[in-house]
Amino acid sequence: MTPRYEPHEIETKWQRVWEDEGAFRVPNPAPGAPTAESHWYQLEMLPYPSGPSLHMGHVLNYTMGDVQTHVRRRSGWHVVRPMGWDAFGLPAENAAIREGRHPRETIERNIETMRSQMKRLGWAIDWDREVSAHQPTFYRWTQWLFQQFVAHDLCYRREGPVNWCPNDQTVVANEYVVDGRCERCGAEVELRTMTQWYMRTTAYADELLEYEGTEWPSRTRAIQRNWIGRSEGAEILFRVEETGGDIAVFTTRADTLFGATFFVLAPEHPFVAAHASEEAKQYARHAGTRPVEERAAATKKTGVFTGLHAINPIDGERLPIWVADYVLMDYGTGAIMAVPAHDERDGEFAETFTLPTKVVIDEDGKLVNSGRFDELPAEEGARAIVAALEEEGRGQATVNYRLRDWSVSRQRYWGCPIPFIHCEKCGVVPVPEDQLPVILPDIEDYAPKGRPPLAANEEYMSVDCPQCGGAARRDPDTMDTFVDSSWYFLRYIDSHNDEAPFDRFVVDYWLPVSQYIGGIDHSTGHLLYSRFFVKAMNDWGMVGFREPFARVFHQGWVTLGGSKMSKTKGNVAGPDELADEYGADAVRLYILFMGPADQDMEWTPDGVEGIVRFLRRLWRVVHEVAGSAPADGVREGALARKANETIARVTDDVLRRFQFHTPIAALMELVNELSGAVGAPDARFAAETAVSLIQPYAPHVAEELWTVLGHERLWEAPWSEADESQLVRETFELVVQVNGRVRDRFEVDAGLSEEELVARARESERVRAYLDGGEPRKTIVVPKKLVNFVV
RNA sequence: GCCGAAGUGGCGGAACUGGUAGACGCGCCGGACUCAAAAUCCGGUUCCCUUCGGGGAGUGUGGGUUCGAAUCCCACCUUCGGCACCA
Repeated sequence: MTPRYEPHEIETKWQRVWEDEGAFRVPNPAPGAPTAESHWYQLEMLPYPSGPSLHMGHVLNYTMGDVQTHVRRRSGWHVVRPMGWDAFGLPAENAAIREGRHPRETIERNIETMRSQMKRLGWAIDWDREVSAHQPTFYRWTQWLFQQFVAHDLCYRREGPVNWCPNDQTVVANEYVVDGRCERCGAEVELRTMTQWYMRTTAYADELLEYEGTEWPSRTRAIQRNWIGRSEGAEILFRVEETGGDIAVFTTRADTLFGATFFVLAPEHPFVAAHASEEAKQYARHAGTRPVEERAAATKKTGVFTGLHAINPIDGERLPIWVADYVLMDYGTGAIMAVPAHDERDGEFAETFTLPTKVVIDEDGKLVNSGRFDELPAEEGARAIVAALEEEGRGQATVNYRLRDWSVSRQRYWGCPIPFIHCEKCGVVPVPEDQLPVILPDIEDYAPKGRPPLAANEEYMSVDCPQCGGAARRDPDTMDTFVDSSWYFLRYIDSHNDEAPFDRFVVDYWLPVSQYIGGIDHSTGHLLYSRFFVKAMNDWGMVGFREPFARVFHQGWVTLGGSKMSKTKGNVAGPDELADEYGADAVRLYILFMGPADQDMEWTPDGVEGIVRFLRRLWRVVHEVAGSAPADGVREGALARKANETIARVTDDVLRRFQFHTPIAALMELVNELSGAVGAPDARFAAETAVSLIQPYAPHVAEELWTVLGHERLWEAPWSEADESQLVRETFELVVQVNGRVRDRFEVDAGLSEEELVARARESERVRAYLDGGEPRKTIVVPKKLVNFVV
């Protein structure tokens, strides 16, 4: 008599066993010990505990990682699979403010909940390695690293224009401003000038375009490439006739230098305030304060003549210098040579202000009206012109980037304190290492108010200068939470180390991360920052690799009502209800069965019935097999072949193709076939195979059924291997085509030669009707598949 | 404008290197079991025509390559994503 399938009972039971056994605890190799060759670091982006619980997007993400983890472990890989919490940051802080509680309380409660949800879903996580960004044991090293970046001149303070979010009351990084709006809250950002800490990401601009030894999706690389915006060109010096000084321009079109008919400065260009006419200065002051968005949206070009002239270094032409807001100060040099004939914007400007136009490239792409450079193809011409300028010290080939340094100061409370002290005498001084971490104080009033909340806390702010001992002030800002997430994956590897952020030996053993799973929305932020961190650390000798993530996979969004689940929109569906009703195994299978994991999917629990039916059928069939099928383990026959085929498909899909929904379909086929032949001699083998292969997806029911079949400890049983000899078929279905159209199909012996296949094909009544008694012009034979007659 | 991804039944999707289009599941239809229902099981389900043997069309559109194209090539359409007065 088959007992009922009671998911909750068996799930609780096996979760306890795994916990007691420490089944998913994975120790590091001892220093100096010989290390396993095939190791695997499975990582999914760590969750923000800003919401009260996990949503189906998390479930998709972590279940994928879990399947990968189980299959690799059982295939003999040494697999580490940690978990932690991105606990600092705005969303967490804002959630706490909404609830009227201290962020720490809210966060720690949310972590509690999420951790228990994760355990309930049975994910094979090594909880011994758990870290959270808000724990002093973690942020001590975030601060230490921050100081290292400063020491290596990769982090610095300067005054500059920043994106200020008036709603969140803090600076926002360029990477997280979308269409002029704060990515977090949607408020329009303002430009402000402030003194801030910056990470010098631009120092690695070129190398960030390479992906040495990695397999990244082409779209992610494209997004980063666009963001970095590398463009090759030349810097050319123009002398100003009236002042005798030089102004540099950046151009990617040096070939059009002879076509320059005027010259334009950005309103913020220092030369304008220094030398331009009053009218031009007035325009510049006004134009410079217009919001960037408005400047970009303007339909008509505006500008004012400065009264000055620039001399074209190639031909001595005298060009009027204008100031106009279509030239941007923060790209290139903030000055351009205007070539109205070959640049759309310059053309528009010339038309608006009736300035001359000079064509210097003909229809064949060759230079004209360019003196001794005439006839040269454009590219060659550009090189020749730059070379000529270089000889005279008036120009040189350069590369320009759109990428800006990453601003990391935040005027908010809930983040990692910046470990620097401002002393009037000594300047900016690092907090001595033995005084780290600088503890984030518990304060009453942490609400955002335009100045950092910590600034009002005298006890925190007032400090002795570590150098001169005089009265000094702490830095009141906290770090962007993306500083935390730029290195958390290194800390997982050595999370209890209290002498260093991590030990190089173990980090070099596990990293780069073998497979990183997360949303594509972090392409220009987190993923770029992490690469920057690792490259820097490699340069300092802290790690032995230059890329953090060997392979990246982006899961699709799980949407509800057409948009990505989010707390602010209120369209969140979590796993709890479904797990209550059907169990964790059903939830895990269902989210992966919904479709290709890298495509967006609209959440609906409607199809879960199919998965539940499948699990019940598996349950029943395995019990029937255990009771009736011969126990001698025959591995030949139709069922055995199907089982072997399924092993091959599931393994290939998970390990090579990183595809998770098709293995479930393959397993359904196997179970469907098995359910019609539970008494067959090879039924036991097929049942064992099905249970073994379903284990990464549905570990609880698999473990239970494994004991029903008389075995133990499936989680550590070797992964099934397909018996190649059983994959060979004795017969196959021969497809016969005439002119590429299927006319007949029938079973034939797999051993038949090509000639025999053709002969059999020609015997077919249906085929003969189409051959019309004549000889085919041509006959194509595809072994093991088909015969095609061309008539 | 530049860069990237994608278009297949009522729905989610499968078909990996060109070789039987629609696996698997949902939904729907019919049947068995049942007093009834649930659960379970069996069968059907791309569209059109059919004398029920089968025939024709069909993977966004139009061309092309090929014995053979969802798959390769060209052009276009649509949707989504990134960059963008970036010189």
